[in-house]
Amino acid sequence: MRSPADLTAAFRAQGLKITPQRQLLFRLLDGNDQHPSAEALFHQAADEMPGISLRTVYQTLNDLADMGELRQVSVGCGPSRFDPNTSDHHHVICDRCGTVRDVYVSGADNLAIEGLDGFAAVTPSIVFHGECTVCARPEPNNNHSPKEH
Amino acid sequence: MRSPADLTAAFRAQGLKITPQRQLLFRLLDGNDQHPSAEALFHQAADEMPGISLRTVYQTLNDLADMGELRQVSVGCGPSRFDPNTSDHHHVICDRCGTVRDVYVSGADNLAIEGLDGFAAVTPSIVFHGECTVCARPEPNNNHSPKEH
DNA sequence: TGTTTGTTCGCACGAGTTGCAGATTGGTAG
DNA sequence: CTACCAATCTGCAACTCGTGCGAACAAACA
Ligand SMILES: [Mn+2]
Ligand SMILES: [Mn+2]
Ligand SMILES: [Zn+2]
Ligand SMILES: [Zn+2]
Repeated sequence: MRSPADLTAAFRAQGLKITPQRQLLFRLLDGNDQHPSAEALFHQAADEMPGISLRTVYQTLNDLADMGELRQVSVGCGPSRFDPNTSDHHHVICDRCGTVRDVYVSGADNLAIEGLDGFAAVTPSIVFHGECTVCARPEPNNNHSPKEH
Repeated sequence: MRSPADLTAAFRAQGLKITPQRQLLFRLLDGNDQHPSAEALFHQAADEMPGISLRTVYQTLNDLADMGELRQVSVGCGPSRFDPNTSDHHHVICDRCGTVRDVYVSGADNLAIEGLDGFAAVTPSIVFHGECTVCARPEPNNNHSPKEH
């Protein structure tokens, strides 16, 4: 995703308006590596702008995704995550707490892939499922509540 | 997934009952490489057993998945698909019509993966997104209706 | 045939997301 | 600065996919 300033210019260039809601979301997403859900972002936004609507957050996220500024990451269960990092990368998710982190995979060229015949414009999306350090602790006071599930 | 006969034995061994509904679903899933959704399977089942409930289909699919006889495949959008093929494999999906096919990936050992540090018991799940031959046709009478979306 | 569970089914509910429409406001022209 | 219009925001209904619940039902077994 580009900087809030660049996004502002890009939105204006398309005849789209710059609203306080959009500016706030641009700022909250700028450099955000948390892979927040729409709901999570909504809560953050509501802290600074109490009247903002969840609907507006969804709307803006969809707009940004349509413009290619944001990637929507489906993690298998629970809500979609949104990712301002549009570089070629993949993800690990902790199936207990829902934490998502970036994973960079290289050397995929010398991979033998069988079964893609007949499909065009294929792009892979890899999600590693596992447990993060916090959640993987055997038994002790693991009062780490699942933030999402 | 094991054969309907073997599943029948396995269910009995666990004190579970063998109902006509379960037998029908065992049969419809046996060797099925279509990656059907619960709904799709329900329609097939309803052809042979008009009174069967969608709830029962979900229930049975979950039971089989819990027993490790079935894999539940999340394809990013739309309903989960169910897969009696429990071998180590991945999937391509046509983003237009929803067709899912098996993909076998080998040589993943000499892959450089960065970012998994701190995560345990990680297993990758790869979904290739693209367009199947039927849907990729440029313009002509592509009256191929999206079966799912 | 009767008893005991596990199962089925219909329906209500829940999560996540989108459609809709009236109220609101940014951008701009006068 | 004011007026206007189109884009936007917001709240709510609706929608999709899936699950919880409880009454009716039926396998398994004595
Ligand atoms: Mn990412
Ligand atoms: Mn498969
Ligand atoms: Zn965790
Ligand atoms: Zn297709």
